Formats: sequence, structure tokens, C-alpha cells
Amino acid sequence: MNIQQLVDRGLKIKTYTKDSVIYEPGMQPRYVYFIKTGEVRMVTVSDEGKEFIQGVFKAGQHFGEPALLINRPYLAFTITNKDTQLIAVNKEDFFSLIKNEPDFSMNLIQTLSQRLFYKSMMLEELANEKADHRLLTIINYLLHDITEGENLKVTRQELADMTGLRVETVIRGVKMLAGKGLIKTVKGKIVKG
Amino acid sequence: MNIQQLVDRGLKIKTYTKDSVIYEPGMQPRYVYFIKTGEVRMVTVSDEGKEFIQGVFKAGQHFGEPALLINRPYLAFTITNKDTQLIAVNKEDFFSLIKNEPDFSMNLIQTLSQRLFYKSMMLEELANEKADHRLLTIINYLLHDITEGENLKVTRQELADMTGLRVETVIRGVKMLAGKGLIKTVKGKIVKG
DNA sequence: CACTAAATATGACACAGATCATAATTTTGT
DNA sequence: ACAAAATTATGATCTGTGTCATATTTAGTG
Repeated sequence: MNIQQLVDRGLKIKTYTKDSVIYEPGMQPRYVYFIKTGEVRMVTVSDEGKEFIQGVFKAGQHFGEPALLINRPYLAFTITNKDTQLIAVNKEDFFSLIKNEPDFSMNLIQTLSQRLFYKSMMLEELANEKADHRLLTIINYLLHDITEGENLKVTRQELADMTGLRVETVIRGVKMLAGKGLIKTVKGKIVKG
Repeated sequence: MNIQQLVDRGLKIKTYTKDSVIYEPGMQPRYVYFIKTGEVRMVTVSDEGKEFIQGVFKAGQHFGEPALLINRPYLAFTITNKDTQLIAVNKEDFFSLIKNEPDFSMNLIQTLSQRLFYKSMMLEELANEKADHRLLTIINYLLHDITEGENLKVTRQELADMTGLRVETVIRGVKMLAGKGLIKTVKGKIVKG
């Protein structure tokens, strides 16, 4: 099932401006959201206001399935990173997608597996590893998605919010890793290759 | 799909004694494991030998799907907590289960969703929260599975390995939480109610 | 019931990373 | 090309939890 097919079925496209909140912790889930254009981040926020990035979702992807499927209130905020168009698919329709479209079902299983893999990796890092190790792991993970010579389009703050560290620690850590030759930086940007 | 049906199909039951390693990090996954009897833990281990418990799986459950489904080497060890009987289902059979048994497929999706939920919760805790908060969160999570008056059958070491803390910190933390009346303990055991 | 092993407990000290303050650099918008 | 904003950078402290050492209590075994 892709976006076009959902549109063909007559589902409405909702438009959100950058930094809109789609849902927040405690809300009872009613939809799965398919992203037509734009990008969202899923973040949990501590009492002291510190953010942790649970995931980032882009055009063509969907989010919010787990809470809907196990019928539990959301744990996280989901917030648009850019102007974003979403299609909200209700519970009934989503369940029938799973039941009636084997390809979609298989795809969903693999998507969930991938997310589990990432979270397992990060849990190990947060539970057991120090700042430098955490940073190197995420950076290498993110470098997979880009080509030689390109640079990572993430700020130190975002790296901090993915690793549970503070910006200052990330800044010092990245500098140290670059010094040791474990990563390459150009004008502060982390570069692949 | 349940264990009996797998046996009926002629799949072999393999027996492992307590503390046997089923698979370890780096190995290429070939099977999904269904547990007939016993219990296994999935743990990642840091360079310094510190364990983190990624999950515990009991009779009737299966494990090892994500790595197989996305075709990536294991991140974790899986080790039996007791004498355990397993049925190893190969990739082909597992994929055909998903394709041909809609109920199994739906069930798997919900299982994966539940695991994601747990991991998201723990990531937030490890990234943003201090020892006491982490402890209270896990303890409350574990208390869900037992009835009033019963006590948690986990050691402080196991709590430590689930939260990324050290035993001593868990011991002090549990004592503190009990002192504040946030949890109840009897002879050191954490009791529900 | 005694003996042993495992789990819980407690104190003293060390240290990675948080926190706070302030500055330099790079990016963005007009 | 310039100003404002965002990001990166750096130094000085503070602090929660790790580390180490040793003791006490509880559980398990013949």
C-alpha cells in the first residue's frame, strides 16, 4: 500500500506546518499516519525538558503503528520537522490493510524489525557505553545512508538528543574522534570517506 | 501457529541445558526459535563484560525474528536461563508462516509492537532519567505481571542489568524508594500492593 | 540444622559527563 | 554584503553514580 493508493481510496490529506505537534504522550491512538511529503520526529521529553529522539520518519513512511496495534496511549510526541502532508488511516482500515494485503503485512513486519534493531543497538550503547563510543556508533550508523564525500546533515544538538548526551559533550567528543582519525570532519561537518 | 503444530509438521525439538548459548553476536541468523519449555535471556555485553538484558522469553514465545527478517548478524547473545527445549524454524518456513497464516502474521506484528514499546520506554529512561526514576519505572513495569501480595522474582543484579546501573546503585535506590513509600519491600523482596 | 554460596548492604573515594558562563564561528534571511 | 540567529567551541566547576573493599543477611544443599 502506497500513498497514491490511499489517496485513490478517498482518504484526506492533512497539511501541517513545521513544528506542529501531531500527537503527544498520553493520547489514545486512533490513526496510523502515512507521510506524503515532509518529515517528522518522534521524541520523548523528560520532566526537565530534555528531548530524546526516538525516531525520524520521512516521505513514504508511516508511524504510530505500535501504540495503535497494542492499544496503549502514546509515549512520545510526534512533531513535524518541516511542512508536512499526512494521511491518517484509522484503526479499522489499518487492520484490514494488514489482513488483506500480504505484501503490506510483510513490509510492516520488516519495518518493525528494523526499528527494533536500531533500538536494541541504542539501548546497548546507552546502558553500557561511554560518550565517545556512543557517538562513534551513531555516526557510523548515520553515515550508512549517505555517499562518500557527503556530510551528515545533523547538528551536534541532534546527535546529543539521539545519544542522551549534552551538546557540549557531543562537541568535545566529535572533536576527539576526529583528532584520533576515527571520523573525518570538514569545517565542523562530519564527512563520509 | 503454536508449538504443537510445529511438532506435528515434523520439526525437531532441541534440548539445551541451563546457561547454554543459542547464538551470539556476529552470527548470521538462520532460524527463528520457538520455546517449548524453559526460558532464555537476550543480552548484549560491553567490552568490559557488562551485560544488558534486552529481553527475556518464555515457553510459548519465539525470538530471533528481527535479525532473520532484515538479514543482519545478531547483536546479542541468547542464553538459556533454565533447561530449555527449542524448535528452530528455518527462514523459508518462517516466511511461509507469515505469508500463509494471517493470524500468525497479525500476532507477530503485535508482538513486535509490544517489544518496540518496551524498548522506547527504556530508551527514554536510559537517555534522560536518573537512577531512581529508572528503577521505579522498571519495577512498576514488572509489577504489572504479578498479583497483589506476590513479590518480584528478580535480583538487584538483574534490575541493574535491565537499567544499565550497577548493583550497588540498585540496592541503594530500591532502599530509598521503599523509604519514600514509592514501593513496598519485605525482607528485601519487592512486593506488589 | 549446620555449612556454603548467593544476594543484599554500606562506606569511602574517583571520575565522566552535566552544568554554567561566555566566546568564536557558521549559517540564514533580507 | 550585512545583521541576526544558530551552531560550534572552550574553560571552570559540580555531582550522580561507578568503583572498590568489606560486612551482613538470606537462600540453597546434603
